[in-house]
Amino acid sequence: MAVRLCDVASLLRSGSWAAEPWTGQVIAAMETQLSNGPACNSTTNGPAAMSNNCSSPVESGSIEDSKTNLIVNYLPQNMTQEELKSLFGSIGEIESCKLVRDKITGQSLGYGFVNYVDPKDAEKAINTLNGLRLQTKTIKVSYARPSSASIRDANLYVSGLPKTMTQKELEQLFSQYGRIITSRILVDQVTGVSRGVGFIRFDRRVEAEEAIKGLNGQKPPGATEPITVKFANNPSQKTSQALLSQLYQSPSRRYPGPLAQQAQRFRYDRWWWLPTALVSFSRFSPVTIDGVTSLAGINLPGHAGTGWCIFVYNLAPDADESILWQMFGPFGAVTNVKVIRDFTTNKCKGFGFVTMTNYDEAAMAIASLNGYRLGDRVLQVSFKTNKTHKA
DNA sequence: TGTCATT
Repeated sequence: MAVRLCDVASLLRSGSWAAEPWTGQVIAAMETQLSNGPACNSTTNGPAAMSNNCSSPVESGSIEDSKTNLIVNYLPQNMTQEELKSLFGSIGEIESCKLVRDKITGQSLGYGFVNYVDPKDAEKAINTLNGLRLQTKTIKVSYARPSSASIRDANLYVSGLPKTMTQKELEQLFSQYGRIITSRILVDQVTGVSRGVGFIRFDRRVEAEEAIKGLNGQKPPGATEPITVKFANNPSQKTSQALLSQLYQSPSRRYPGPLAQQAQRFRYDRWWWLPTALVSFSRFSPVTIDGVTSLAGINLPGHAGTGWCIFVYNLAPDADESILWQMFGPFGAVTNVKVIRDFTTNKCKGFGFVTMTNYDEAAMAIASLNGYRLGDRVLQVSFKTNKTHKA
């Protein structure tokens, strides 16, 4: 069984964290988080959108590609495997789940795999969780390619790029040598100007080798200086080296290993992977909206056989299902979400429904999300009643 | 020289 998300929620509501210094930053982040809706469609946002990416097993050319196995990239450093499983388990039943760690240090390498039982859930996970912001990261969710030696060591480091070159132009330059999985141009943290340095990850190592042969020392179209193209360092090697060095030089200050890290965990170590908006909100959670007190438990809970149906009111006209997944998923198993739309305009009529499997998780979601400010609207969240159903 | 992309 996955970590119960209500544990997270209860931590949030315990009040023990409210005075922590990160609270203000989280509040600032919250406005953009959920008011923008899901950060995750295939057409917008997130690293996935920038590349001719591996989102389709069909495109990769093998009919044997798994339609259930996902790779999740850009996970926050301190996210555990159980938390990964818990987050993705809110979409559907998981066959297996693995967070990849450095063999020596035990540190997360920032990515993992989630294998669903049902391919539909894998697809749903991509549609709803790709681009989700967790702490300072924007996670990327895509189909995992079949593991093989040919896809390893296919990442290139590129320097000497014209400062005006965009990521798209970089990809155009390299795409003649193969399928690009990811690309990035590093920018100055302050000015946002390109540092003339970037990365290109190809699908296969042979493609990367060909790109080095073809582009290293060459001038891109319109450029005055040649670029350098070589294989990138493996960041996990660096981590291990730094650790070993530290171990050798100062045993008393060495970095904690996996067991020590576990011991260091304490009561609110799981808040962070909730969407930041949810974290910030609970300390402000109002229970009065438009003069009407609305507390979880006042309404008779609507149990509908398949789960507990929750009524969500005051959604924006452009609200969609993914916002409901993002808000409720962290609290536990969500089996269904629905935004009610006007038949002719297709705009949200201001409300929707969420079905959750477990009562305690549903109750926690309601207690936490009722009164949540989404953009310029304050949501009302309660168990669905018969009266509501009539509307 | 990365938001650590193949268990």
